[in-house]
Order: sequence, then structure tokens, then C-alpha cells
Amino acid sequence: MAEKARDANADRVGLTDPGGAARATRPRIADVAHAAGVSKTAVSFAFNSPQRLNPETAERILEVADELGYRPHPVARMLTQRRTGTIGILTPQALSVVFSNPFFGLFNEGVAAAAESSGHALLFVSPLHGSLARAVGRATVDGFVAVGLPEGHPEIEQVRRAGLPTILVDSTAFPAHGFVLVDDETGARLAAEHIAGLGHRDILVVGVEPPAPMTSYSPDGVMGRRLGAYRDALATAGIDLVDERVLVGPASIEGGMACFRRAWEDGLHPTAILAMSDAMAIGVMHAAGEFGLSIPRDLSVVGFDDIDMARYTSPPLTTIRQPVRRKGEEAVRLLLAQLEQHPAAPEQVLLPTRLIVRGTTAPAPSLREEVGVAAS
Amino acid sequence: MAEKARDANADRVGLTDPGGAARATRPRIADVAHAAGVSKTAVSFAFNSPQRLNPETAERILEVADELGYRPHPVARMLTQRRTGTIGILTPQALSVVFSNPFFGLFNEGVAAAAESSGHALLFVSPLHGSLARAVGRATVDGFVAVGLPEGHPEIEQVRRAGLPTILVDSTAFPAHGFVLVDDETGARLAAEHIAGLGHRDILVVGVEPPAPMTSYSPDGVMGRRLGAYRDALATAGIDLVDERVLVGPASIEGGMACFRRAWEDGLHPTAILAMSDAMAIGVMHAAGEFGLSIPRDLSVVGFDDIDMARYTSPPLTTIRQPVRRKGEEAVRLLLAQLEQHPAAPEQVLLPTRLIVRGTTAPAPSLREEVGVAAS
DNA sequence: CCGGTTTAGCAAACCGGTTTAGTTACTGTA
DNA sequence: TACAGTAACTAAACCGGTTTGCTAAACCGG
Repeated sequence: MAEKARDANADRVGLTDPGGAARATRPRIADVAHAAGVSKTAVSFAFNSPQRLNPETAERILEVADELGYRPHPVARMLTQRRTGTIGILTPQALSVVFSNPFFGLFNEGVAAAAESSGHALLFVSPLHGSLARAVGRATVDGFVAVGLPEGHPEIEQVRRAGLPTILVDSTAFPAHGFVLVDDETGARLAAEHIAGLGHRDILVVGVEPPAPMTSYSPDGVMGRRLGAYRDALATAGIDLVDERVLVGPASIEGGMACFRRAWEDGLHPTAILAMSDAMAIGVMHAAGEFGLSIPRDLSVVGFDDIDMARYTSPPLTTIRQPVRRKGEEAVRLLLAQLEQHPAAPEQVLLPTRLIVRGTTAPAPSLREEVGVAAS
Repeated sequence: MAEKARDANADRVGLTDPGGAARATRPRIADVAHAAGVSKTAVSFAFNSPQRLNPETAERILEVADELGYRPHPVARMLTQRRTGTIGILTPQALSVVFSNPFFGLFNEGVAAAAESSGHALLFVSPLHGSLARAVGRATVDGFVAVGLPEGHPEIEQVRRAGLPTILVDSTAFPAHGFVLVDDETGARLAAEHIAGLGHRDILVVGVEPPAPMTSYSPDGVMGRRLGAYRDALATAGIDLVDERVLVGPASIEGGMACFRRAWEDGLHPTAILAMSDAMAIGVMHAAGEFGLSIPRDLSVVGFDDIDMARYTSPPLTTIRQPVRRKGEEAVRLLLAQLEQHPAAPEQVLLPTRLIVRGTTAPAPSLREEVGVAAS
């Protein structure tokens, strides 16, 4: 006896393609089986292990399938194979802000390079109707690369309980998971020491605002760690960084401009600014220009990240380099390793940062006069 | 009689979470049903239409589910609901090059904003082992936004035959589908006229290279249309743009630098460059600087796109603005419209471009001398 | 000509959910 | 008391594939 009646619906499916519009009913494996006079199994074999079939039969099945316009349904295939072939990029920010941040451009480059070479697609997952956990529940991925998930995030426990293999980037929120970190403390310390060493005393910090549900930095998050290191290094130089001198905004050029304008109009007239992102640093430079300041003569600026653009600003941006692309690559590499050999000890990677001195930093104005450099 | 034996496996599943590691076997709906003493149907209702259950029962089921750490399997759910809640972004380039291109950053912002507000996730689909069609076959999406699919692409027919709702951006390869275009011709013409009007005669075009399997522009592709319009407008001004004066490279700062260096060292010393991408224009500016040229005194540069960075270069970049963000938004909007009411006439959108004159264009050097501006 | 192996293909079980079409018990009405 | 209507829940079918276990025929050496 052949397949049950519902397993074949050749009459529903036109043999020829109706000219570009999506057809009413997509052909199923049973339709192909019926048309080729074989079982579903045979059709499945023809696609997945043709060597198990007589070559002629396999050939014929594939021809019939092509005529019908049949493609194995990817979702059904995922269900049986128990893998999706997709890697999820999990971010607590909205995707529209992610993509506006040049840091992510670079990070995604690395992720994409690694994912592509292993044949994985990339699914970007951000809070769904405000809930990260809900979005995670809907995501059809083999595992996550979670970037910048702050320790204090309200939904973090639910995300962890989802139980998918997850590699954290810029976060240590799940101690038992693999993660990729960058030596933010050293980077921030180098930036602060550089500025303090140039004689600056009146310093402002411009930071990336924490993602939506949160209102302040967790001391263990990236920005919190950077801020802590700025503070410590400045304190060592005898400078007290008060909260009023730490401004936050979106990690974009506009965000940096807004921060600087706000500060300047509030009467804060620093001689140096430590920015936690290059995009914001570039914004600061431009806003400073609007107020007639010249960089680095009147204002020194240090960025963070060393995005491509940093070397092309004028003057070129002094910044802290972190291997952003590599961060993405490593994260995917760790994830794939974990996916392959399940009970793998989660690996952990710490990447270095370093100070790149370019043209946006100079001795503090007061100091320059002392050493005989005339202010114009 | 209760469910079949295989439908419940309470013994496989620990009640408590074993401390962060992914559990061996994920609880299934039958496990919850068994533990709560109800049917699978009831569990499904508890999650999807709780009003169909006694509130207390629903509550109890959800509690049991939570204890077991049960989440409905998203792939199984997709299969029955016949929707994925995901929009695919289809690009013929590798993702690593996509993310390195600031144009895509902006475009993705628009796509993400529109997708997010409708609760859709974003899946990036690029050639899998060199084949776009194969990647399309694996993609679990409700529809595609295909960007920059050139008309002559070898796999285009297979992509179309996949039969998924698709909106094209910067391409008219599928005449029967909806698409979002930008008035590239007018933009390119304005750029060329601007340059010709400034007296330039020695002009170079720097273009974005076509995606991997292709080697030259299709005249109907974005870059082909822009090139055509450059040519026409220059011809009108009596200038013949020969093929040797059209260089292509990756759409990045480095790509622009490479193009300029190659040209300059080959003895091409133009007074103006028309770049088909802002990133490349920025690269050209820097490479020109390396050769001691001053912009716009010695060399005029016009970009294309008007990315964020364009207004922050020095001098700020003269360019053709196209509403890139909006392009992404419109594409998703059209796609969602088509997904909702199936037999919708595919919409088509044409967005304007315009010339933004900033600081990188000036009269041709020879001309300046004539009008009395001394060359230093 | 015989037992053993290989080849080719099939039916049924399975992946993990949702949905349809009931069934049962209870409530309200005439 | 009978009957309709509803609330609460369920068994079985279904989504569209893959995989397992099996059978029948062809092949093979002795």
C-alpha cells in the first residue's frame, strides 16, 4: 500500500512556475515522491545521501524535484537534524542602535568572517517588545554570541536558563560560560595616564550609555571597568574624577557631539576628554570645533576602540586600540568549538589593548605656556 | 489512555538546573504535560491561548513548565505556524565585506528599525560555500530583502524560483517583485555636471567592484547606472570618459586609497575624482594627501551616499545624498505589506538623490589661474 | 544449488510543537 | 425532566521533513 492520501497532493501543485509570484502551495516531499513513483525516503536520500540510491533513480528524482520546483523545507529539516546552522548575535540594545555604532561594524566583520567560513548564517537578536528573554525564546540558533550583556541586566537569568551554548563578549555575566574579554582596565589606565602625563587636570569622561532597561553602569560591565580604571589612574595623579564630569550618550558621532555641547554649555571647560568610544570622540572633536576650540591646542581627546576612521580624522585620533575584529572571530571560534564537542570546558580569551598616540593629544594649555609655547 | 510512552520522558529531565551547562536533554511539551497531569494540548494552550483554560490550570501548567525549564521549541513552532518571524537580508557579497561598508551600516539601521517595530528578527544571508542559491535554500525566513543583486548574477534565477516574497533594493532583477530604488542616474549626473561645471577635464571614476562571481558591471546594476550617467553628463560637456579612467575596488576607505594609488602611480593625474561611495572618496582623499595633494586645491572629490562621516571629514565631503536609512525602512515596509495580504500588487518605490556641495570640490587648477587665484 | 552478503527501496516512527474536532460535565432555561 | 449551551479539557491529525529497521531481489564464492 502506498502513502496515505494526504501525503500526495500533485493536483495542488502546478508543474510550471507561474511566472514569479509565490505559488499558492509549495510542493512537499510527498509530491515529489508521488510524481517520481518512489517513497519519501527515496526523495530524501536523493537529496542527502544519493549514494544510497541507484544513480539513475537519484538522477530521476532530482529532475522531477526540479521540475516541480521542490526545495526541502528548511524548518522541517532543522527540526529533524536538530541543528539550525545559524549563530545568534545577542545584544541588549535595539538593532538600529547597534548598526549605527561603528564598533559593531568592525565586530560584525569578525563574526561574519568566522561564521561564513564554517557555513553558518547570522541571526541578530535584540529585545522583542522590550524583552530580551522573549527574543531569545523565539530565536532558532545553535548558540549565541552575546555582546555587552551587562551583569545587572534584569533578564539575564532567563537568558541563561534558555540553556543554549553562549559565548559572552565584553561581559562576565555567566561565569560558567566561555567568554572573550579585552583588557579594558589597562587600556583605560593608559589613556588616563597619557592625559595626566601631559599635565591635564581638568578632565571630562564621555561614556557610552548603558542599554535601555538600565540606568547606570554596573562596575563589572565594560564601561564600568573603563570608568573605574580612568578614576584610579587619575587618582594616582592626584585628580579626583567627580560624577558630574562623567557624561553619557549614544555611541555615535552625534552622541559625542551632544555630550560635549551639554558639558560646555553647563560651564564645564575641560582641557582633555577621555571618550569611551571613537565615534563619540569624533563627535567631541567636531562639537569642540563649533565652539572655536582647536584640537589638540585647546583640547586633547583620547578615543577608545581604534575604528578604521580613527586614523583618518584630522588631526588623526589618539586612541586605545582593541582588536575588535578579532574579538568577533574569537567569539565565534569558541562557540563553534563548544557546539562540536559538547562537554567542552568553556574557553576564555583575554585580548590586549594598547595606546595609539596620534594627533589629538598635546600638553595642557597652562603647561604649554610654562614651557614657553605661546598660546595664540 | 494517556499519551504514548515516548511522549513523556520525565526521568530524562532533571528538575533543577545543573548549574549553567546546557542540559543533556531539553524538556519537551510532553514532559510538562506529564508532570502537570494534563494533555499536550493543555500545555500548548497555557502558552498560546490561556483564556481557553481554567485560569488556575493555566497557572499551574506555567509553573510546572518553569520548574522544568521548559520553553516551546522555536523550530517546531515555526513548522506548525508556517511563519518564522524572521526577515532575511540577502546579499551577493560575503558578510564580512558587507559589514565593513559604512553604507550597509546605515542601510541596516533602517532595516532594523522597521523590522524591530514589527517584532521581526534579522537573518543575514550571504553565499554559502560560494552559492547564493544554497544559502537561500537553508534560510528560515518569511521573506527577503535582497540588496544589490545584480541582474547578470548567475544564480539569480534559482533565487527567484525559491518563491519567497522578496523585495529588491538597488536592483530590478526580478521585474515582478516589489523594489526600492534610488534615482542613481540623476545623482551621478549631478555629480558629473558639478565637476564639469567647475572646469575639470581630467576626471577619474572610482567605483565599487561587482560581487564575487561577476567581473564587470551590468549596465542595469546600481554601479552600471551610475557609470552610465557619469559618462553621459561628461559627454555632454565634451569629455570622453575612457575605460582606463574607471577604477574599481572594495567599498571601503582602504579600497579608495588603493584605487587612487594605483591610478597615480600609473601616471593618471586627474584634477577631479568621482567616487561611487563615500568610504572610497575618503580613501581617495587620504591617498591624495600622501602624494602631497591638497583638497580641493589640487584635486576635487565627489562621493556618493552621504554617510554620517561625510560631513566630518576635512574638508567636509561634497557628495550625492541618497536616503540610505529610508531605503532600508521602505524595503522592510514593502515586504511586510506583501507578507500580510498575500495577493498584493508588489509596490515599487523610487527615492530621490541630490547633490550636497561641501568642501572637497573647487574650480579646476588651470581654471583658477585664469581667474586670478594664484597657485602656491 | 546453497547460504551469505550487498543493493535498492519502503513503511513507519520520529523531531516537537499546534490545531481540529470532539467528549464530558456542568449550568441555565422552559 | 429534557434540552441547549458552555466551560474545560483531550485524542488524534498535522506541519514537512529525516532516520531506523526491514524486506526482497540480485549477486557471489564454493
